[in-house]
Amino acid sequence: MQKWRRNISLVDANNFYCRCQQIFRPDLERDKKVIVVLSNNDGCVVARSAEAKALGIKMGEPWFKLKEIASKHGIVAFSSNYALYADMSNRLMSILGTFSPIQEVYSIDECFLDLTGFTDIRERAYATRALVSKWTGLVVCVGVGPSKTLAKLANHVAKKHPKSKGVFNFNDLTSTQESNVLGHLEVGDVWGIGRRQSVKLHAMGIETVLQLRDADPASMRAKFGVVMEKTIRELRGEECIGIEEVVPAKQQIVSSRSFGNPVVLIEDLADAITHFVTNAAGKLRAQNSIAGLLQVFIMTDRFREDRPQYNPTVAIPLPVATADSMKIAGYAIQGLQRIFKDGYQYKKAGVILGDIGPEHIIQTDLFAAQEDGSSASIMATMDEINAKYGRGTLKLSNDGARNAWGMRADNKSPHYTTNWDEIATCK
DNA sequence: TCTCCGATTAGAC
DNA sequence: CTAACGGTCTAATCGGAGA
Repeated sequence: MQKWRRNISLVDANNFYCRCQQIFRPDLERDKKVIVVLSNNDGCVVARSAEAKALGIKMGEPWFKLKEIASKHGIVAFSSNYALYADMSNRLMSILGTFSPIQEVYSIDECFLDLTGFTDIRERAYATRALVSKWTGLVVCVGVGPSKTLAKLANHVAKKHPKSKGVFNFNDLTSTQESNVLGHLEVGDVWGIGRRQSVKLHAMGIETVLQLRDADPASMRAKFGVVMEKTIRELRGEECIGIEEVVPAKQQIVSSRSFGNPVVLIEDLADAITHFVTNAAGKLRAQNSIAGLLQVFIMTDRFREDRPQYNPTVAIPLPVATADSMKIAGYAIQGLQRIFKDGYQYKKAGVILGDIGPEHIIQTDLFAAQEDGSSASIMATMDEINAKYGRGTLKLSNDGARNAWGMRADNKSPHYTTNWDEIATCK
């Protein structure tokens, strides 16, 4: 009897951020311009067009180091425009969701689709590509295999080899063909094998994915931990990592940012911290949770070794778990006052909400006086108004008022798809 | 010695 | 023009403190 093989597919958009920019600037595509998208503060390269990759521009390269090559090759650099990418992502995901009843959105530009039970895998994969391209202009590649790890790897093959025409399926191969393919892939190409593990694996003579697949899971587990064992089993076609259709509630929510310019005043830090709290608590409310722990941190510039460094953190247990921006902001400012020291140039700050649980279980403080000044309804109203009229329409008075710490974004594109006023700028 | 906890590490995008 | 190196998140693991 034939063993039941699952058909897990991983659909991933090519050069997603760059493509989002390119779609609204056909002139750039026509002129074959080299495009890169920069991280917050225009810090480093986080996405590259095919032309940029061909030029040898590396992922994560600091932008200032590329300025010379950039002007030589007429590179077009965009500041990141997350509103645009998130909107394009939503369109992409809803299209992809029509191809399978089981979808896990894994990141902004990729998702797993369980195609087990369908008999026309190839046709579905090509139809997916065609429809996405027609309706959004995005280009996706499809990888299929019996496990998520092999689906990811298949996607890697599909992207790398033009011969595959954007679709690669391990389940279409004989075992000899499969071994042949795996023998030509680097261990570092495997999902879950990063730089460190690659070095360790190479040291023991394991260089190809085939060698890793055929290594002994038990002894590999002893040397590398459980994750490695799962990876090896998945490479053998055993499903160890399940598809997660519902996004689990976050256990920790971080909001932090590097500043466009160094900040020295506590007032400006307080302003930034209030902004971060608003952001983090908003996410907390969006998943119907409350937090019991708040951490506040401020940092100097770690790349400036000539300047004094100071990176304090303070953890503040909240007496009553809450999702109330105003209450949390109050504690956060107290925390800031505790750790702040004059005479440093701060380059980054942030808040972390932890000890997160569902909002209906509220562990109240036995010894605190019963205060009923809950501003929960104010928060709900604020969230509603901000959802309707745009983020930041209503905010806490301190939040962003001084704007001494704002991010640099010199090359931001219009919000083509999310702001009526900016649609006309589409060429 | 065991367990719990926070801190650190490694990986992903 | 200066100067300039991201932000979030999870799971596993480590190491110290207390039971």
